[in-house]
Amino acid sequence: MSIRLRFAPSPTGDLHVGGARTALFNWLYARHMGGKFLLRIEDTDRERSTEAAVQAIFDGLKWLGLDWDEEPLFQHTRQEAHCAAVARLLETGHAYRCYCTAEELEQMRAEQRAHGGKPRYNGRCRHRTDAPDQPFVVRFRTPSEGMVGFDDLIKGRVAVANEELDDLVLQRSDSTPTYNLAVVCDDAEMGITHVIRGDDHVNNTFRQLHLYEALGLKAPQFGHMPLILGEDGAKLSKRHGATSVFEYARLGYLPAAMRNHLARLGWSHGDQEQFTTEELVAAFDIKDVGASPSVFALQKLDSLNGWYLRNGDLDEVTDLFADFLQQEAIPIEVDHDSARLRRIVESQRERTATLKEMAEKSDYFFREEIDLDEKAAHKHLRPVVLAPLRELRDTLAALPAPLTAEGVKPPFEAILERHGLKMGKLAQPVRVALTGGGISPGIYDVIEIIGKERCLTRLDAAIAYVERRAEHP
RNA sequence: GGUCCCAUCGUCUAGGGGUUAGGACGCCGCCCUCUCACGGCGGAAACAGGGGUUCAAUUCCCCUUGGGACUACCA
Repeated sequence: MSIRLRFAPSPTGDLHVGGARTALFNWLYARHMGGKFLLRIEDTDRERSTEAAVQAIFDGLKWLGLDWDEEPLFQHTRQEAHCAAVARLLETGHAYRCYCTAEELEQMRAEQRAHGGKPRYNGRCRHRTDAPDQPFVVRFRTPSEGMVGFDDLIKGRVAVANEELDDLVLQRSDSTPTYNLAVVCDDAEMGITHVIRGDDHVNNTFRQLHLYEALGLKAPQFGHMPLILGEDGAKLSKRHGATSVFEYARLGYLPAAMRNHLARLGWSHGDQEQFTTEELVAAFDIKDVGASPSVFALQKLDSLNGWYLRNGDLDEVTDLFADFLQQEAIPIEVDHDSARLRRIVESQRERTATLKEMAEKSDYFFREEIDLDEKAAHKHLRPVVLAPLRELRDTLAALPAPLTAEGVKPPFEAILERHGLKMGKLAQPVRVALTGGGISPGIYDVIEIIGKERCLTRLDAAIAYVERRAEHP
């Protein structure tokens, strides 16, 4: 029988990095084993769940390249089944009605805390036989003795004494089901065989194991992944900066890089650092997932992203860059010349880590006008380069458009030779003239990409600048 | 506080009773070079501490310490 895994987020916000990794590991394991990867939207809390968040989760998964099988199950549509399960537990004595009010519970916990004990429900309504006409919740009658345990796919044997667990609420006073009950019913209904989720769920697993037992259902296998930590060592959260996968998309990270980085958090395969999706699927095994938490390091993501930028298919990266420019509404001239964009990407991807950086550093390719960086201009646009600059200007003017890197190289070198200049002596001034600053791709590429007309305009401006300097030193 | 989990360079990690403890990111140096990068070469950098077990522990066990998670009528 093929295995069935699921990702079950609650739709209360964007897909965050932690959830993305959980989804990725489930997806990888399912694909590796030739099983199914399902989606379930845990929206039993109707107050906090939103339609937009559901869409955001779908979009986030798609962005990461994680596809799912079958129709996503919306948990709120299963309420009837959940209630039936509660009724069954009530009948079999595995559950009971609790009439304690929120105030009473709060007081109960306050007292326990005051006595140094752990705040938990004390089972006050466990044995009551009356049925007052008051609101009630249904609680699970947790075994008071013995242990619950399981062999975790990642951690190994994990167990706890039953007395540490209190009687959890299965059904709220408005008769809606709570998380643990719904999860058990739905995982069973969906035929889930392996539950891979975050470490923060181990406590729930103990409770859920009891529910499986009481309901007479077969429990799946569990694997709890260590959490992702922020750079300060605490569980990754909003206060660590970007946590939503969309934020990373907006920062110019590629899905492939994010996928790779997330996969390498807690999982490894020998010394291999970069993986194609196919390699990831082939190599991934839940047995190789480590048990210790890991820090989400942006620097590593950056280097990985740079790698994918450089080594990805040029056309694909160009498309990604075009989408990025459009989404971020980078003020570029409306330019549908994809060949030119392709050249920009080709020359910039060797020197940038993100699409965002690529966009920022390509400013002078997109703008009509450029500003000369004061310091760079002062350093490189000096009277000594006036002659070669003028010569280059006239040489380019005489060349047929469009200018190409290859075509520009010989005359450029000829000018160098005539003036007895080293490459750097002219390249830097030209670079400043054309880009405004001292940093850019190779100068021939820059000339080609900027194009003849603009090169002439910018060269003229630079020449004028030098002339002014020569007149007023 | 209680319960559960975790512990190899700063970070992600490989390894595993006997190794010069390996790789990657970052950092430093050199090379390449028209700038910045890329690339290449080299370097600094780790088995938390204490007890056992053993001929031999970084590796197995225990304790300590440190870190994290959970402790809702949220999921």
